[in-house]
Amino acid sequence: MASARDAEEAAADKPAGPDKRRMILDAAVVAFAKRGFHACRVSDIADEANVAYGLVYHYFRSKDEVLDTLFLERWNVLLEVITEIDHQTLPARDKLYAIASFIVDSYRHDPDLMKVIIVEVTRAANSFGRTHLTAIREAYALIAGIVEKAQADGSFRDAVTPGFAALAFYGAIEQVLTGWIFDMLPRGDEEFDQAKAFIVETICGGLDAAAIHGTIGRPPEPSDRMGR
Amino acid sequence: MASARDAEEAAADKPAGPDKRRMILDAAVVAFAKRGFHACRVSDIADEANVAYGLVYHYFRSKDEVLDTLFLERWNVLLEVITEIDHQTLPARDKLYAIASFIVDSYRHDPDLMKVIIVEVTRAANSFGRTHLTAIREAYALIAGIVEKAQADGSFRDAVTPGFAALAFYGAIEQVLTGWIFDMLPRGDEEFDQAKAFIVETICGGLDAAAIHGTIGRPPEPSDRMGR
Amino acid sequence: MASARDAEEAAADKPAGPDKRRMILDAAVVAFAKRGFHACRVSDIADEANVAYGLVYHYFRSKDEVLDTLFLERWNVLLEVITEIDHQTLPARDKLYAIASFIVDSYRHDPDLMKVIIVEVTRAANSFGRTHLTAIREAYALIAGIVEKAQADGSFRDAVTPGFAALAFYGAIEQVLTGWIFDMLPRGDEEFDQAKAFIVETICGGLDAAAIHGTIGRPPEPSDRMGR
Amino acid sequence: MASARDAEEAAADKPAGPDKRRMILDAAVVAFAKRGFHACRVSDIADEANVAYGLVYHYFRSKDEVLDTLFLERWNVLLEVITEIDHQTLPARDKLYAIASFIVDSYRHDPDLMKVIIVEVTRAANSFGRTHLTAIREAYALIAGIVEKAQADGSFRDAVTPGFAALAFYGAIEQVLTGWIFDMLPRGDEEFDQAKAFIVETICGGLDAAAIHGTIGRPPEPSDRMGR
DNA sequence: GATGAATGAGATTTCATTCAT
DNA sequence: TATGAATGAAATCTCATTCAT
Repeated sequence: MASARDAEEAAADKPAGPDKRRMILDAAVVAFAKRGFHACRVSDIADEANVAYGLVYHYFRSKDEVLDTLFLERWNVLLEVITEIDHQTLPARDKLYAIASFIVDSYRHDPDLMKVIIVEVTRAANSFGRTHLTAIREAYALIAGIVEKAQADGSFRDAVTPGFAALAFYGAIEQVLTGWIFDMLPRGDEEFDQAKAFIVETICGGLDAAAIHGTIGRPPEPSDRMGR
Repeated sequence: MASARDAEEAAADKPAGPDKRRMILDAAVVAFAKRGFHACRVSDIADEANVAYGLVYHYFRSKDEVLDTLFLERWNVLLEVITEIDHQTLPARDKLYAIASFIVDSYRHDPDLMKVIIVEVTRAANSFGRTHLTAIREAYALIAGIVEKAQADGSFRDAVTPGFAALAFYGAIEQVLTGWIFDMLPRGDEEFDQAKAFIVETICGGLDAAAIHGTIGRPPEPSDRMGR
Repeated sequence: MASARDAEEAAADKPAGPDKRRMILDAAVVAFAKRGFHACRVSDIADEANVAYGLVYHYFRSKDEVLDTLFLERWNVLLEVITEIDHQTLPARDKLYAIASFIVDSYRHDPDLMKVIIVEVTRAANSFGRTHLTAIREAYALIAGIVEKAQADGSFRDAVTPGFAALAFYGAIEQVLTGWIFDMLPRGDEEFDQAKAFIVETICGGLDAAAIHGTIGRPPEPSDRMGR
Repeated sequence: MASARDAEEAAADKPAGPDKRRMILDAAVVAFAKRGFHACRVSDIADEANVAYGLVYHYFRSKDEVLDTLFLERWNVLLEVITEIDHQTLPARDKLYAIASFIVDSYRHDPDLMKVIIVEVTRAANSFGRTHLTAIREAYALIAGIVEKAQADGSFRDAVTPGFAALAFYGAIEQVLTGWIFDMLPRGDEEFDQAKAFIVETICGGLDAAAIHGTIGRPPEPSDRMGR
């Protein structure tokens, strides 16, 4: 959140002088976003931050730790926000909207940061995400909780399990962000707001025009599968 | 598809002896799935294939080309299948089901292959995916086409654009596969079939219990966003 | 031993072409002797061997392994020789002489190699020697065995334990080699042969002129000790 | 020596407050003994001394200088002690005993300090010892002087040169200390005292049981040498 | 004196790729 | 086609030393 830093500084009673650690972290966002975590050398971070090479290692044990720090710092904010949203008395749909809105606005506010989080951690479960699978799962669980309660109070159908609903919801958001990140989708204030609405509309409203939700049809097996 | 290989061989009029190129490709799937593309050395592929180090470079220009080949080979099958499905006369919902089914079954049939395609290419848009963005986009476009026609004939509501619908649909599938790949979701024949149904149900049926689809509510802005 | 390599090659039935592994090993001796193990970069070895940087790592897992290999290769020869000597029917004194002679001649034959073994391993028990303490101890044990048998048959006095005798004997040899290595002692064929004799004479004959070995006198405690 | 410090302080007319320089020096002994000079970072010294990082550089020009200071401080004590011992009217054998005793007791009193001196300087002639070769040689020379005079007055045989005798004597001591330092020899008051006696007994008494010291026999050349 | 953040040169190691056979 | 030795560029991380306060 925007005030996290001020709080830290107030607590430490430090003057608002240049916080090199912060500078490195911020520079890392830019550097990682520009070249990708793997292709980004530690010297790129240092250059971007205008500090000496070694200072990165003064504050962080490794290049990995920089990304770890970056990710956790922000992901925890997300978890807190989702929790907060969940605690409000709102229709489940509005809660989901609020979450989508928060994430989309986060991207609008700092695309580089979100790019790094999504591309280098969340979607890179094989390398980095693995370390943070627990943290990522927590987000799913919180969303699933919202769905579950909505199903319990009857405002959501229980055609799918809460876990699946959460997966689908988060998957849609991530896909949309990915679309922006890689220039597959047009960006802009209008697009951002529309996206929030569309995501929720798709997941909650469904695509079907039929007002009455029928049972799940099972069409004939299609031709084979991808594997050899 | 299962017959792809036979076709190839017939075309080349080769005896069914050990096709080293094929062995390398298959070994690469295993090796990439096991260690991830980056951590996987060319020697790992050669070892897994039981061929000499240098032979990999006889058949492929680079390590990248191995993955490229692997991906395109299979992704094209997907594109063909989606096209085929689209050409059938089926309700849009059934078409989506068929697509989800095909992808899920592909995972069931060869989890390593799908892991590599999803984790190392599709979700790694920053490194590898970039090269294949066009191919990936094609799949979206095909799905969007299905939605578009359904909206035109009135079977799908037009609350969201076809592009968004496609993104959400594919995002849900990918997220579910990711769940299996990283042991966040239980696997099994039952789970696979349930997943197909749930994905379609979520995207088409929507979560809302309300039969009449209302307008999109816009809840009060939530607290800030993730960025600093 | 001189014929070790020929044997290897004969066994492998290889032509006497340039054995790069061997070249690296030999170059390492020169490089380590010149700059010391720590100050010597892997590139120094490669340069000295006239091979590419990476080839060192093709044959050895690490710079350490190069020294390990070097040391063990030769130390095992020493152990074998001591064993052989011990098996001969010779007076103990002659056995010790043979050992001293072997070591001194080894230095005469390849001063660089012995410098590396002594300076970088044997006398560097804190870093490298630690790994090879067992091997080093084996040499002590063999020497102690010679002394022990001599004490048993009455040819050696048992004023000191065999272990101590071995330590003193080996310590004297090492010190002499160190003297040559660091230019504290004149080198030359005469000096080498004299050294062999002196070492044995000192350890076996003792410095005392008194023919009758008395008991150990205990003089008054001297002033304190070095520590603070 | 124990009184060295008091003398220093008296000279500087300082209060007995915590002498940071001294603390650093003492901490360095512990740190060097624990990790070895090379592996020991300057920060390890500072941590051990509970002083700030930079203070080490306030008192010493470099990490090397810390070890230099440490070594010279103590080695000079040794040289003085040997000189003192030499000036006493004692049989040469007793003088050697006194020297061995002093060194062994120094180890008993402060094993860490002696470990550093022996392992990091005296036995590390390639790196550190080189700087202190002169100082080390001085000790040899003093011992050699004792032997020489003993040979002149007839109490020592002149079968070996005084230089050699000194080398053998010091080599034996160093080897024994090394044995203790690396747990190859049992430690304990009894062992320490026995060691003193044994060292002198070996070097002065010799191992041979034969009372009459014969000429140096020259056994047949043993098999080759270690080098390739 | 005292502090510890800041600097940056340097070394090991990895591994994709090439090439001679 | 097949082999695997040979090449060398690159990147991380360490840590002695400096310096501003």
